Amino acid sequence: MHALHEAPLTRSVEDYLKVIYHLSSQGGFAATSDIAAMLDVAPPSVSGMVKRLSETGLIEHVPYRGVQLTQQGRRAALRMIRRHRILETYLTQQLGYDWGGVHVEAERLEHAVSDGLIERMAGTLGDPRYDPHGAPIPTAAGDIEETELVSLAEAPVGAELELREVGTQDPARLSFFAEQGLVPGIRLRVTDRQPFNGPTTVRLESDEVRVVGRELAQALRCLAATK
Amino acid sequence: MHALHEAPLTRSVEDYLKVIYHLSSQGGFAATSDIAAMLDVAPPSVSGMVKRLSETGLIEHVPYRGVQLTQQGRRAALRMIRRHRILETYLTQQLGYDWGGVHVEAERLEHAVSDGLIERMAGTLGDPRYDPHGAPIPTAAGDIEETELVSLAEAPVGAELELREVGTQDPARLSFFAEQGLVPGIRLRVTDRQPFNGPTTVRLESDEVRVVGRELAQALRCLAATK
DNA sequence: GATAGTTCTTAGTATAATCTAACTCTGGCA
DNA sequence: TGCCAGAGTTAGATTATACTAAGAACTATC
Repeated sequence: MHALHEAPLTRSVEDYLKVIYHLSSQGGFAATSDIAAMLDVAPPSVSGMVKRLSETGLIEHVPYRGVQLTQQGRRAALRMIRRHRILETYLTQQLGYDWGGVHVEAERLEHAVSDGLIERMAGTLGDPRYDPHGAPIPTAAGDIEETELVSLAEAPVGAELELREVGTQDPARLSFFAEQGLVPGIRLRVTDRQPFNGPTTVRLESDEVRVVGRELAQALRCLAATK
Repeated sequence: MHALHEAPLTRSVEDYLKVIYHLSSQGGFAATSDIAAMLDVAPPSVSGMVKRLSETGLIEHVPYRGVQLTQQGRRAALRMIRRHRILETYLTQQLGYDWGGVHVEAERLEHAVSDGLIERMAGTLGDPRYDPHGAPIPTAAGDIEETELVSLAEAPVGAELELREVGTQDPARLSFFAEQGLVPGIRLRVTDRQPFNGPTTVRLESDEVRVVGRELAQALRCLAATK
């Protein structure tokens, strides 16, 4: 099934696969310009890399349409995402990193650590299933939990929700969420939403009330609360 | 004193500086072919890199003689050595790495970790002064302890010694030393040495006797034992 | 102190990744 | 339904690092 000698991927290739995974995870194609924006490179650099990646069989490229991961590319991308999320969890729990700073450090390390070290870290942590932001950690075998989540910006007024995942990496937003007590695991009820893309109001279990603007509410991904 | 924008060094440059430090630490010049051998690259690659490094002011190059670090190069090299040794210590103490496997992992990580993470690790460990092999860890400020050590192969018969540092990175040798109880900190007495580069015999505090061949004895660096 | 051998350097090539400039699709709108 | 703006691609240059092949400079020996 596996190629006997899977050539080790370069850092750049690993980064491309990761962003292609994120951009195409909702089923579609990842566009050249979106990949370029996410990696902060010029579009022609993406075209060049895309050519090589499709020659190596990691992605499929439909010219002028976009790219998708092959099975092999998806496996490699999920391996990187596992590394990243294990690292974030380890740095947070064992080395006192906060919610905000951890992403950048994990980004630096994810290309360098060995699989062995990742599994040691995972073991130390008791094989965590979610990272500090609530995102699911793929297994070493390459499986990832896929749960249908609703963003707080879309949830109907009256809904009882569990906040599952905070979908941003921006340290400023993250520390704002932390201050507000909006962290994965909490329960909340949508009590109001202003029209015209206005803010959503929620009541926490503690009966505290939070008013969340649309942009931030979109980053808060929730599940219908279990009774 | 410092350049305002010290350009970040590439991985390769960091590796070159590290081996040049090791090769020239006994005061002399590092030879092109020795650098090439340590980095497992061809000699012309070294000549090329040496040219660039001396243009950037990290080393001084005397053609056909060799290279030495400048103050700036030495600072950068010691920073890498600190990272490496902190990583080895952390991986050993916190993640269950053994004496043998730790070097390779530290080598991968030393280029990727941030200074902040290194200092967090150092803090967690209580600012260790020696790595698991007994080598001194440079301070964050760039100072390194320099102790005159004698290799076991040179120590006179009758000497009372403290084993301070095990100077090899080869996992097989390291695990052999570990089996023999020849680890930093132990005391021993040289009881015999065979002529013609023959083995050295030592008696440990436990009264156990070890016979160490010349090659291995050279890697065991000792201090005259304090009473 | 000439020469043989080793060591070092120069020259020229290759690969991965990037860029800018210029050209070519594609799809929406007048 | 044809055109044009924006998105995508190709072309060509640049940088870092490596390689092989070939020439230059020390050094050790006779």
